[in-house]
Amino acid sequence: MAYWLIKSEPDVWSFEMQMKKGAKGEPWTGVRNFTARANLTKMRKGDHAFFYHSNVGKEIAGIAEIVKEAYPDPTAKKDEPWVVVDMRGVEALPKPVTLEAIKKDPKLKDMALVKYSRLSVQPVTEAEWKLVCKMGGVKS
DNA sequence: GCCAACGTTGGC
DNA sequence: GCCAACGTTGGC
Repeated sequence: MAYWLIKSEPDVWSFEMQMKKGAKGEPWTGVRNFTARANLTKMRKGDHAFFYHSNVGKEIAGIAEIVKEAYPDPTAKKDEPWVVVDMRGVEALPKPVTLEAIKKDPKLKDMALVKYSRLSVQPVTEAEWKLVCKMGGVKS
């Protein structure tokens, strides 16, 4: 299983809204960046992703799961190459992990979230995943 | 609201 | 194919 991190402004699409969509999930639309798109296409059904709230909150709010692999983005214009995956909310972190906390931890300073702060779909290593889960009060 | 970082576009 | 200009993102 691979791990990812996806970013959303909670004013536009929050983790709470994601959870309300239930098990069927919801297309993750609006990615308009080639690096992010490349990551989207690498996602496999069952992979997990951190749901990060950018701008407002600046924290990892929960965990999502890919329920459908990449297919053409229905919100893209004709002939544009963008794709989406379907994502469902799995669980909220009992203790959301803030960007500040991630920056403070030397083991997390290489996270893409810190180094490539503008990338909206990023890979997460297994070590990073486990540590952030621990910090967030998630057991697994 | 500012600004740094960085991706994209377009002129040459 | 380089690079300047421009637009967007996102932290502060």
